[in-house]
Amino acid sequence: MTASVGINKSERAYLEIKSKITDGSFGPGYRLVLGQIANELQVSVVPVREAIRRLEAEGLVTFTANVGAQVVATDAREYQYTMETLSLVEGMATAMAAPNVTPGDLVLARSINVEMRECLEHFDPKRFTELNHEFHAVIFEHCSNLHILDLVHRGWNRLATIRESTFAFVPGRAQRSVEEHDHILDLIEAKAPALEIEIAARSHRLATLHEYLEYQKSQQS
Amino acid sequence: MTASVGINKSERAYLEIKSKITDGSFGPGYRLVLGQIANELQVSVVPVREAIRRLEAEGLVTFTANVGAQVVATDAREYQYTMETLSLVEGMATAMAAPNVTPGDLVLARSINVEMRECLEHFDPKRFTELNHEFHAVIFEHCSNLHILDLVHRGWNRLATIRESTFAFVPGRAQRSVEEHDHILDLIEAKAPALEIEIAARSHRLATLHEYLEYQKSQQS
DNA sequence: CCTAGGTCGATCGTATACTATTTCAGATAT
DNA sequence: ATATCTGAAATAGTATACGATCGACCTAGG
Repeated sequence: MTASVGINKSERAYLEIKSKITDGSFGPGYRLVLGQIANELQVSVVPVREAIRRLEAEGLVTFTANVGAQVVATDAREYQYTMETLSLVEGMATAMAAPNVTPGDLVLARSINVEMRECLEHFDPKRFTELNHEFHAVIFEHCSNLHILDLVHRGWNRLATIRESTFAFVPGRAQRSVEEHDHILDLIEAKAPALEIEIAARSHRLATLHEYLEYQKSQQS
Repeated sequence: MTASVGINKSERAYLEIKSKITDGSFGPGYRLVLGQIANELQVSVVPVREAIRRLEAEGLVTFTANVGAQVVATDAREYQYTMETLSLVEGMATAMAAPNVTPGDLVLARSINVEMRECLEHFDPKRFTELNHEFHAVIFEHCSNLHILDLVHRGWNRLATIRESTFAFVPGRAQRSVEEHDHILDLIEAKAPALEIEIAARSHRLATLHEYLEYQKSQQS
């Protein structure tokens, strides 16, 4: 009853492994061996196994029967799938949330966006990414459909595991991003039609993807 | 190497429990007790536990720490969430699939739709539901984004567990449904813009939901 | 009569031990 | 030289056993 702030060992294992994936300790393709991880975490294999199956369900690792799990390979195609999916669900979540967004939320969102602009000047990409998540969360957390909201969370979750490793910045994208944020807030404030808000939020995310793909292509040639 | 066509016990338990949920043996709210199910399936609790956690990840059961799992309560709200989510992902999947749909697929889809019309005359709702799934699958299976396709499968999956139990037919809906099917096929054949196809497919599903909600309201008063 | 606290049974959570499967190295045959 | 077989090591899969936790009931005190 002292140190064990956590809940149960399965949960702890889950969080532990997940953070090792997101921070890059377990890179793409890394093989997750039950016994090995169990030793590191000082628990038996049973909770570890459960944690890994959970990560599988979330798409962070792939699992093969009688062989084991490995961290999902985050190639460009995976990145594209994830961004497209997130654009879809986040767009809808934003649109569904719009009627429930309070004036206070809008003020908060705008202030976050101001801080993001400051990050651009100081060139603080890590903080920028955090704020970006906060910004969108302020809005989409009001989404009334809990299933869709869950999918949004999973999308961000997955993105966090990918971004750190491979997918860096596209020059100028951040600047345009904050401008699009303001536009989305304007639409919400003006109580624009749901579909218009949805398309705006969707395009906002897809723009990041497309600019990334363009940039990659230009670098290759 | 004889009878055990299945893979491993965990997988068998998963399929077994899932089918019992979908066919109604384990109705909404039914409490899934590890030991009890383990006995029925003649396995130990470990694979059963894993199977249940998997079902939890798919949203078919809810799980509470140290208490256990129970079949998710499929109230009207859940139904609405599921249908809205499916309308979203299926709409996009249909639009993304459209360019990859071959003339042969269109012929097949139209023939399925013809058979659905026949079901209307003979009043064969079970077969109608099957064909409905087939119809949509012929199209959305060509969706190039595997994440979105996976979400579509999960949505249908979930719907299967709900529909059987509570949510019956709305008079006249089936008739309109097959007409909308033809419209969607027309759009695909005419190579309509992706957004147009998406909205059509989305509306098609949402119409089922809205007519259901209307019908419920009218029955109450 | 109502509430606080304690006991007990049911069930979950996890460790340990054993079994099944896969994989790879090395040997043998073609 | 290549292919196939054989066996051992590594690791996943499962069973059993025990400890931990929760919820219901029951008792004591107000």
